[in-house]
Amino acid sequence: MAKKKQQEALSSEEKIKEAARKVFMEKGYAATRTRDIAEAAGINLALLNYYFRSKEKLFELVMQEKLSSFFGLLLPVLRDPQSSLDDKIHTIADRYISMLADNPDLPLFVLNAMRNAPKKFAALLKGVDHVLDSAFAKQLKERNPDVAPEHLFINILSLCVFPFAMRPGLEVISPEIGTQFHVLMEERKKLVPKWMRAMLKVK
Amino acid sequence: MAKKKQQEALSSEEKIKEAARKVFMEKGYAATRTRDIAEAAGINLALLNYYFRSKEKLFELVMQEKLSSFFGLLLPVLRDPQSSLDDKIHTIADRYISMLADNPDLPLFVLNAMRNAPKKFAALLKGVDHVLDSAFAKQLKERNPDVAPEHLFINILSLCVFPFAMRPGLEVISPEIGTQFHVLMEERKKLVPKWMRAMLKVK
DNA sequence: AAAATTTTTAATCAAATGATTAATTCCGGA
DNA sequence: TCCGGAATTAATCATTTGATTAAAAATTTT
Repeated sequence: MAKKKQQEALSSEEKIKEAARKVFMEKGYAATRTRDIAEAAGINLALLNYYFRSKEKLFELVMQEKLSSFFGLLLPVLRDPQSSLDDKIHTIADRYISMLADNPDLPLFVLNAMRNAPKKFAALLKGVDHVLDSAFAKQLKERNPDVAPEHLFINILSLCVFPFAMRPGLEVISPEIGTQFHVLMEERKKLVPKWMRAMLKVK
Repeated sequence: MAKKKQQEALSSEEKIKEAARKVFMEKGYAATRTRDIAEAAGINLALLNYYFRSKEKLFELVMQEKLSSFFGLLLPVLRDPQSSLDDKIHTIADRYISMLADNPDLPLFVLNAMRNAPKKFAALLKGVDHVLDSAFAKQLKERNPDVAPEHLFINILSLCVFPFAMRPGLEVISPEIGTQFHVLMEERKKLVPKWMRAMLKVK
């Protein structure tokens, strides 16, 4: 009962992808050796090239996936003309913080990907209408015409994403933050919307 | 008139360091080849090892420099018991945004360094008293006992630093932000302190 | 100027690494 | 059962890359 192939949990192809996700996310493209991935997947090195042609092709696959989960969460919310501004802010904060709590390496991975391959990144986001034309930007502008909506868009991302990117640094600067990190991030689900509302009042 | 050695601008050792700063900052440790550095410095590859022993040693030198400029700007301000909370916030925002405008690759470099070598990073910051014991933390707590000072410390860094880290992404998501980036960052020198004051009122 | 020391270079090495090849194993359909 | 294609592997290649060596050039010291 199930699929036609009742494999031991995962197909080789999927094991490789899974290992690639893990290793690429942890070490980045350049520091990752294809042998690392093969070992983590428990398969022969040649299989990697058999299924994915090259290290670069495999990386692009992973990158596309990760960029999708990062921006896929954001764009639909920004666009939605139905929901209120406060709803959007709340939704973004809540979902991002949850997602990043489960994927702590995602922010740095995405930031590096965007920096190292802006062309590919741009191609991947082809067809996405500019953020400043979004319902979100319009609602921001309406609520506070004195501050460019760009700023508040940057701010909500900063407040949600950056803490995860700098977590390793925070843990050194303040071990207390390290131990409470998860609790702090949970608190931020409610705090970020409050802070955003407060910032929206600033002229 | 000047030094005893009137070299053609820079000594070989300094040319290598300068090139290493540039290449390491642009591509990161793993993606950088020592030959890239030698070429950028206009010197023979063997000279790099002659002066600095190894790629890793040279990288650590650069990393130390960059971490110092990143945190050297922050820690003294946090500690100062004289200045007011508002002064501290204003100073941090102003200085960070100026510095990062001149060193756009610094944030991602520092974030990666902290993630990839937390031990070395910790060793480098040895002797630095924890942020939560700083005058800054105490003043935050005093001004708003309802929100953990950790949050507001995270927030000011997020609002100042993250925009530079995600600039390449912002430029794709919104070309307008790309063209105005510098102007926007200048505006933030005044906006971040206003936003922080507004956030400090949030219970 | 000669000797000694430091700086610089071309050539080379050994290890690492992405990729390929050719052989072997596995598996479903005739 | 045997065939044929797909999956998997061990062995190998070619290139890249960090590092070293030995010699040459430049500089300093005596």
